[in-house]
Amino acid sequence: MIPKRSKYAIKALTALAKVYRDKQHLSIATIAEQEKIPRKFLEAILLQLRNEGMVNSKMGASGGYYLVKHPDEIMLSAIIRSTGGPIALIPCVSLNFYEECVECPHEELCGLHEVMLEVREASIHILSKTSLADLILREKKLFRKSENSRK
Amino acid sequence: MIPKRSKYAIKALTALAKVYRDKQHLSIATIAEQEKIPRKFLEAILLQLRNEGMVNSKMGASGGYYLVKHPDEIMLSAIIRSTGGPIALIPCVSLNFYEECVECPHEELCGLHEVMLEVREASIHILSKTSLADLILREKKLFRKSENSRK
DNA sequence: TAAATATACTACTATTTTAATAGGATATAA
DNA sequence: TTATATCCTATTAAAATAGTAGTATATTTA
Repeated sequence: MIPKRSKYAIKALTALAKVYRDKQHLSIATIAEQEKIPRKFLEAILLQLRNEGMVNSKMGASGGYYLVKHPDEIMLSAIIRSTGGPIALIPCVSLNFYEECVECPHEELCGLHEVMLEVREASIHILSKTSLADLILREKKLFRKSENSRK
Repeated sequence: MIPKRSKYAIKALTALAKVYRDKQHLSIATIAEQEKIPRKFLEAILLQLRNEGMVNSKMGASGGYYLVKHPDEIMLSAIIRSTGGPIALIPCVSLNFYEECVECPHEELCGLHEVMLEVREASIHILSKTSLADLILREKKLFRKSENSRK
C-alpha cells in the first residue's frame, strides 16, 4: 500500500488542477476542508511538494498554492514517488526504494524477482499514463454515467 | 509493499514445492538455513499457513512440513493473502483489507478509485496465474539463460 | 524406554514507520 | 496595523512489523 500522504497529495493536487485554467490558487485551509484532509498534515505534504517543484506558493493574506505544470503533465506515478510511496510489492524490484535481498545470491536468477518485476511494470504502466487531467475527466464520465442510470 | 512474512512464505513454500514429487517433507531448520529466514519467525509463518490448510506438518523427530496441494495449484496471490499482504495500493480498492474512504462521499464516483482498481486488477491478474510450479520453472529458465550467455 | 529431535503454542519486546500536532517565524494584502 | 497565509522545526502518538523466548507436546530411533 502507498502511505496516506500519497493519497492526500493526489487529492490535493486534483483540487488545484480543477482551478488551474483560471490561474487560481487555493489555501491549505480550503483544500483541507474540501478534501477532508487534516490541515496540518496537508501543510507538511504541500510544503514538501513545493520543495520538489511540483507546486508553487504565495505567502501572506489571500495567498495559497497552485500547480506549476499543466494537469496534463502531472502523472500519478510522479506524485506517488515524490511523497514516498513505493509502487513495487517488494524492495528488490523497487526503483525508488530498492534494497538488495539478503537471501538471494543472484537476484537475476530469482523467479519471484522476475514475477514481481512484471507486476511493477503493469502498475507503473497505468500510473504513469494517468494524469491529474485524466482523473478529472474520469470523474466527469463517472458522474454522467450515474446520472443516466438514475433515469 | 507486502510484508516480509509474505515473501518468506513464498520462499519457504517454493522450497517445499521442490521436494513435492518425492513426497518429502522439510524441517523448519532446514528451510530456514536454505532460504536464510530467521528460524523462529519462519516457525510462526508456517504455523499460520498450516492453520489455514495450505501446508501440513508432522511432529516429532524427522518430522517437518509438506504441501497439501500440488505446486501447480498454489498461486502467489493466495500465499500473499493468507500471510496478510495487501496487493492493492489503497484500502478502498482492496479485497481483503478494504476500508471505506473517509473523504469520499461516493467511491463509485471517484476517479482515483477507478484507476487504483485497474492497478489492482493488473497485479492480481499476474499473481493469480503464477503458481509455485511456475516459479520453479522460471528459475530453471533463468538459469539456463545465464549458462548460455556465459559461453 | 530414554534421549534426541521436531513441531505447537503463547506471550512478549524491540524497532520502524506513519500520521498527525504544536507553535512560533515570516510574508503579504487590505 | 491587523488579519490571513505560508514556512519551518521539533515532537508525539499510534500502529504495524519483525523477531525472540520459553515451554509443552509429539514422534522417532537407538
